[in-house]
Amino acid sequence: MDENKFTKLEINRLEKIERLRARGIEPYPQRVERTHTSQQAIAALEAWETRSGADPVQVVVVGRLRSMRPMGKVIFAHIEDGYGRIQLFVRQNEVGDEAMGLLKTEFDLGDFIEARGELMRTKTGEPSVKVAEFRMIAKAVTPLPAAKDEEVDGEVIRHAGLTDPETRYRQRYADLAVNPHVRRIFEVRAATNRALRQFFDQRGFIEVETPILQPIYGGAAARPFITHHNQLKQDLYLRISFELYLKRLLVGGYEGVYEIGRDFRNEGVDRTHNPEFTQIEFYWAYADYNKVMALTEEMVRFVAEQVTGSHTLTYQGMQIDLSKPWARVELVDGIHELAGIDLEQHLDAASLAAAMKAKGIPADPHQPRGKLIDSLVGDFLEPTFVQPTFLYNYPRDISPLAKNLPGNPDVVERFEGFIAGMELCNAFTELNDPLEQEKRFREMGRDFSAEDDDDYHPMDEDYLRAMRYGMPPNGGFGMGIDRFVMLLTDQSNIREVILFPHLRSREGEQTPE
RNA sequence: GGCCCCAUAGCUCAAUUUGGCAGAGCAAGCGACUCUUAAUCGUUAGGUUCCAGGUUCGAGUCCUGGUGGGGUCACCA
Repeated sequence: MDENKFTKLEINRLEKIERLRARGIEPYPQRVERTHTSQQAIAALEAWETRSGADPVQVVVVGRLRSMRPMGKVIFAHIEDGYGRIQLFVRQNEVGDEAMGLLKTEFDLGDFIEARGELMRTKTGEPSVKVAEFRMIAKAVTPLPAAKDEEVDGEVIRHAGLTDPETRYRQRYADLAVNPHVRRIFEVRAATNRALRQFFDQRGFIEVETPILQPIYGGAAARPFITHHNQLKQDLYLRISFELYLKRLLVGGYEGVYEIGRDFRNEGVDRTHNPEFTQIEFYWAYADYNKVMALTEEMVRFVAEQVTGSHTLTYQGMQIDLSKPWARVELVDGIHELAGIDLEQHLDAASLAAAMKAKGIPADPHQPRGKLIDSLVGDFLEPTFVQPTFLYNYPRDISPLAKNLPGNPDVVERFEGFIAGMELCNAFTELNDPLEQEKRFREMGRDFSAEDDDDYHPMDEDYLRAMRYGMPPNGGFGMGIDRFVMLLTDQSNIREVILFPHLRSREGEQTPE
């Protein structure tokens, strides 16, 4: 064994493993026989206490050693399992001199242990297992980074735990092992997915799975990751959205489809963007964006109530009320009011850029009008939408998959939902006219002529073919689940809600990504 | 990618105005203690100060480059 890669603390523990084996004790046994979780044991003790005269309850509990307080011939220890923690009360005259010696010399914080004994309360009233027998079930070689725990009013306070963000993300297993609040975030995340599925299943939507490896990517304006299939000798793209595949399914006859899954975008990484992120998209036949808005209000409130038990939440000090109908702001009005620019007076990019510059707002005149409007939304409107708000009726040129507002060729029936100044979702009345769709694609430069361009998007001929078979009118919706979970857990960094966020690889070190 | 900040023991952090013996708490080793709660007490050990150069009699500290992280801007239908 190459001991150079181990720290002195680890070598010390490796020696304990050798000493245990020398005594015929296997520190990594095959099987354990737990009778009670920590939670069940405490419940069993409480039940026993209501029955006078009954024999004490015998239990076998297992878990990770989280604290040890040796007091000579007695040791108090806490073990932690997936359901909580329970105290072990070990007395030398119960377990014997030899076992007591082993516990003191060969067991460390972080080891997994199995303990058999009867349930009791110590003098201070703490539920405990009076240990008759115990054994190592998995030795920890590397010490856990946390120092010590203090329990105050049932809350476990961790002193000087693991806080360095880089180590926490790279070694999430250690982060989870020592930081219960981190475990809690991912429980909330799981509950969010569960609630979303429940919400849509109850309404007759069918959950589907569509390709992640796609020969043609689309449905969003983002740069893709490229990969390659060796045998087919074919480049493939990791999807940037589910949209075009999900809408094909409406052509196939489903009235409501949804997918929860991963999207991949080859773009900048910051506190609200991870290269892979989780989305929910749904498409709803015979609905329009008004119906989607109503369903969104219902959905967000339902999920929040399921997950947090409340229809209000606090995000970075902001009180958010999800119980009322969301504010509705038409984009033109919002820009007029908050940026002081009347979009109807500036129907081309050059005019709008000039108006922005006149107001001292930096504007690149080469950008399309829609992008200029988008930047106005981001700078002037988005931060003000603290309470849930729908911003609706977007410029057509940045929304090639959305249907026009009747009578207005420049505006589409699209909305974005905002909470706490953060964009949460994006939805529209979906364009279902195949000839109009093809025209829009061509307007976006989606043909094979511009392959060198950053904005190059391949034309998806099969999607157009699907639409030509007849696509019912429908409303569609997409929401980043990571950002939604950030809201529900009051986290300001997306990495806090992704178990293994992407980090740059370190020199000479392989990360499991 | 630009700019700003950070990197010291297993963990959390110190180390005086450009510089003068690299320290503490917890964790670890040894010892005491049969109802503890961050148990307590005594004691011992623990360092490539992220990496590579440079300035200086002398660098954790100052300079240059790099690596990684955090923030911010750009990007982001």
